[in-house]
Amino acid sequence: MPSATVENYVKKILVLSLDTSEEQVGMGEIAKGLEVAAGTATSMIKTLERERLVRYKSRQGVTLTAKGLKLGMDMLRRHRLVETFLVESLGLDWTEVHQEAEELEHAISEKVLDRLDKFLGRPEFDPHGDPIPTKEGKFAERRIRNLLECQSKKLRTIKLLTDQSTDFLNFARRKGLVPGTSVEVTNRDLISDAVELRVGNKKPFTLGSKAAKKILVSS
Amino acid sequence: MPSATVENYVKKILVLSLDTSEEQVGMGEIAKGLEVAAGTATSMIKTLERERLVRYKSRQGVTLTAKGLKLGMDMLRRHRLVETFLVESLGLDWTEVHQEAEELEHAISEKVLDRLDKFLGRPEFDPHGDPIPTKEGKFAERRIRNLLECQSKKLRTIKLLTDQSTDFLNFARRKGLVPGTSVEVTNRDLISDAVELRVGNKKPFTLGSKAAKKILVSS
DNA sequence: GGCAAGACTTTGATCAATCAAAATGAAATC
DNA sequence: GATTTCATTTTGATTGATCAAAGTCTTGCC
Ligand SMILES: [Mn+2]
Ligand SMILES: [Mn+2]
Ligand SMILES: [Mn+2]
Ligand SMILES: [Mn+2]
Repeated sequence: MPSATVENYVKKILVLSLDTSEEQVGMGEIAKGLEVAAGTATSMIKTLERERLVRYKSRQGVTLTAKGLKLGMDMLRRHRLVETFLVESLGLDWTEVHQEAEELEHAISEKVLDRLDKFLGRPEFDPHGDPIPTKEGKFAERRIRNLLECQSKKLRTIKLLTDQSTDFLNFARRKGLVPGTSVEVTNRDLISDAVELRVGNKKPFTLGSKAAKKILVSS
Repeated sequence: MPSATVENYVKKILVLSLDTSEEQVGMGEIAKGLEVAAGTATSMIKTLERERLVRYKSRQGVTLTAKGLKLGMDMLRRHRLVETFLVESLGLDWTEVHQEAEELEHAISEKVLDRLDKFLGRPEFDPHGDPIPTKEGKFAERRIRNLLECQSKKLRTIKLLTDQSTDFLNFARRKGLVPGTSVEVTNRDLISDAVELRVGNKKPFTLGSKAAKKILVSS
């Protein structure tokens, strides 16, 4: 029964708090993330508070309640399962499914979602490498680090790209940096602000620290 | 860019005009069909007129323009393809997919719809036996008649149930009267207002004319 | 022809979501 | 401590969709 708008706000608050690993999410981030005017976010947050989905301290920020967290996780599950379906079953490109899922996530019933989950073989990760919460609202946390933090020269598997803009995803694909691929950090030079890495058997290339930080791998 | 509401109105006008085979659709039917107050329908129809989706003669009725017909056919395509997917791929029951499709039809992009169509093997009929319009907005018309009109004692195939309420669909299933099944009219007695029919090899049973009229078969 | 009934339209209001612009508060700078 | 700046909140307005209730046609009936 929450509106699509309410669902979008709660999901955004959840991903912002996961991304920044901070409890409180600022009004500015929310407004920016959802591309609405600042005042719109403030007024909507008050609505969420009335629904007991968030706690709100004026001029400080917003945190999800247990109820809000549950809804947020459910939305993440919807969104990521839908993305997985679009890529795995319908063959859409992983760079373009986000927008589609942004709409479909609100239109899909619990029942259809469960069937879809089963149909897809209960996947644990979406096409971008993000974990898909279970029906109970939990996801298995992984020991994961970004390419800049990798010390030893072992093979690692790309798990997640934190910048999911179409431009970055296309760049990543050109370089072969897609989730599931093995990479090795062949050189790491903090002074030059870059890492050198090899994807598969291809010749190594260098990535700036900004980009390297966006690519998460499992050890 | 039409809102879900606009899409629902246009679709309803189209199915009403197909069902009653009349050009003009009355305001009352629309309001009733969409479960809104009469005044709501009137005001919404004026919006559709402004968008050039319908022609509207006050106190007479509404007809779709070419633009409206195109949108209506597109919605029918969306709705019926989604229903087909839910039954064929996810294994939902054909008695329960209508509500699901009612939401999903508004959330699915042209691109995803095309992929879905391909994925399903370009089906021509939905689980209820209704024809699925092509991308070009046409459907193959069939020579089809209801069970009450059947004269000769030949085998016929059930194509469509015009009453798609859950109750009627459940009744139909109990009797084996599902699209694709063969039936034979074993006796027809207009005075007793009933037809006797046999489904497969089971013992014949009698159906009142009201119910018989709701079951369409191909000759 | 006149009138009652039913269908339809108009009116006035509400609710959710939004914006622009004005007001306010808190933090950082002087 | 006073001031400036920037984030946030408040205010006032708009838009789409809806309802209830009041007003107006049209039609068929006497
Ligand atoms: Mn969304
Ligand atoms: Mn994703
Ligand atoms: Mn619908
Ligand atoms: Mn159907």
